[in-house]
Amino acid sequence: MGRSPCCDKRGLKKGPWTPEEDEILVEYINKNGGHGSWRSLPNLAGLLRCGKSCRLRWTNYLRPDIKRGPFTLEEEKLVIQLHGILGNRWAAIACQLPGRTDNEIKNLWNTHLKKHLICMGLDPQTHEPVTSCSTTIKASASLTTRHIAQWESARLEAEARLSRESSLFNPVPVGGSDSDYFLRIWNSEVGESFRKFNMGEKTLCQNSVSQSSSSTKCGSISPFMTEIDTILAGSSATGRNQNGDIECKSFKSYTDEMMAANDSSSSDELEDSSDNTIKLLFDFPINNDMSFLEEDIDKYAMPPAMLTENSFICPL
DNA sequence: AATCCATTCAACCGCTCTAGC
DNA sequence: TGCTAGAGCGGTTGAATGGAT
Repeated sequence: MGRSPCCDKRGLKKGPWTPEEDEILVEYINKNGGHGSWRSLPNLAGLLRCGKSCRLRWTNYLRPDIKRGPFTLEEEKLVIQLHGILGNRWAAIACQLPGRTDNEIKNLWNTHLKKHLICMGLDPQTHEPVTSCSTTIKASASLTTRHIAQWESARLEAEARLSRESSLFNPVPVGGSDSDYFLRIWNSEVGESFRKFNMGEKTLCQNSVSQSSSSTKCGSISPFMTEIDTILAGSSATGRNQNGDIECKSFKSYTDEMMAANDSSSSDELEDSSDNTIKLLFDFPINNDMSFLEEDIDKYAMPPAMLTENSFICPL
């Protein structure tokens, strides 16, 4: 038996929205102080569209806080950095770019940024340099996990360090800029908590992994990195409020949930690979010895210097 | 001027997650 | 505990557009 359709599509209109339909939708939401139930909205508003289509039109186009126009260089850099950490989790990335939608960012990535990374000799999925040994790495799942864990930890620290150093030479104007995004995160309670994890609060994370590993749908990164994603994004789950605005749970509420989960979950729920990954990551010399990164950072990080004022420099 | 091809982006589809019962 | 409906998310599609030939 097939899955039932999300709504009765008979007689419903598809395709591009007309200005009249836009007007009806906006007027309805404004008049009612929110969209309410998307499923019932089309009938109540008098639209021959399914609720899903209305939601998409509102969240991606009609919301008053949508920022139109081309992405700035700073926004593009931020998207690349966040993608390196979050992967294809467009909604989480959109959380960090006010006024930009997940759909817009996804399109930007697929049409522009992915090509730039490929052009620069980087794998757009892993952000790692494409090398001849990549086949060998693929052959070993555990090794891949190990590399990703090392890579992401190192890069996070490096981003923060580079941002900090750059801010010393280039004092940020009042209000800051997007370029010191990682510095702000690193110095915030989010970053502090991340550092705490590495200093020994392992139990919390280890248990949280067993939860997230079953819920993540990304599949391209280790369960632990899903937790890092969550920390960096400041959310354990994203959603939208009545106005369609993206909302993230605070990091505190997230850690509270993890603490609660800590009481109820058992350690044997951890898969071997996850366990090894966590162990590896906590053994990783993040706080003390990052010299390997300073020596050879170009091998690992997407060089910020390659992003010039007006364009990306393609070394090929 | 006509045709072809590549690119962009709005919109749809189908899957997953979650809250409520 | 299991089921269902609703909402959200990411992947994909296809119409529109612009540039090249």
